[in-house]
Amino acid sequence: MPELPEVETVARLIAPRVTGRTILSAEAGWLRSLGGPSLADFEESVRGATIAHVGRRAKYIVLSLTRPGQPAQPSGALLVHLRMSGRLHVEPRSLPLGPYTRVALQLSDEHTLRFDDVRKFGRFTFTEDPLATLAHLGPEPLEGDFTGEWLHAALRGRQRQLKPLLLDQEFVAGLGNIYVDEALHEAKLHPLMSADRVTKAQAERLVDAIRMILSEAIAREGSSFDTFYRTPEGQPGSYQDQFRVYGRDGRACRRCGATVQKFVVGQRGTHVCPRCQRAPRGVGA
DNA sequence: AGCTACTCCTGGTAGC
DNA sequence: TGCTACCAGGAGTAGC
Repeated sequence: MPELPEVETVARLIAPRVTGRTILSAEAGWLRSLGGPSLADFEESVRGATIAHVGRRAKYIVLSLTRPGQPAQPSGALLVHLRMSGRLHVEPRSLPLGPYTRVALQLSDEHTLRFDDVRKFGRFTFTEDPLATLAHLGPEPLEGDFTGEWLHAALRGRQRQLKPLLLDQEFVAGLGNIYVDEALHEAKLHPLMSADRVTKAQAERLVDAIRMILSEAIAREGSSFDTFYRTPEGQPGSYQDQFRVYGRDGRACRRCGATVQKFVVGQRGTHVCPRCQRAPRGVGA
């Protein structure tokens, strides 16, 4: 599913098509996608609101709402999390909803903002206070405060394995299974190494790798390798062509030629070049 | 604190 | 061909 680059792509492409539109009504094909409230309560929260801005925080697409007549006054936000298989897109109202459309908002310009989600893990929720709802999230890896110095300090004293820590959205926001594997390979760090054994130089390398990989992936509109992730225009991203290790187990490392290996870390498939990424002591593979 | 297992869901595909 | 088992980009919860 979508990680930061994919979510960023969706937010950017959706923005010009929904900003300034007013929400006329809401429908839900799967109530749980709304994250708790009834459809009636959800609709009451959003009906008549105008989508003032579309942004991204971590893997959430944030649609900030205002009320007509008080454009300077925030009126809550829609938080869309695509999880594994969610798609957010805008279609003409005349186009029938699909079998996987979980939430649909009728907009004031004859279009419908649709949330489709095969696996139903995604969420399309309303919050009165987006800052509070998103307050638990860690720093944005593409912002200026995500530095090698910060990372080194944040890792100090933590006994966790590096990969699960990087996947923890409260530690750093936006990374998922693909880009963590890619960044660890680029920085030549093993996913199982203990966080507090990362040196300052390694932390700087890792920050550089994360920022570079995420930026390149955004430039290529994310990664698509099955029918799930598509941009709101229906196009696949192209960053999958650049994968260093993800999904390349059994093939040659692009940097050194050794065979990429796959194993499981924290129930997630994990890809590593055994030559570029030296295993910590006591780890066989 | 940090690890593992389990859960939410469906569809594609590898393997037999 | 057809069936089954397993796998998937996420993340919350519970138990040890």
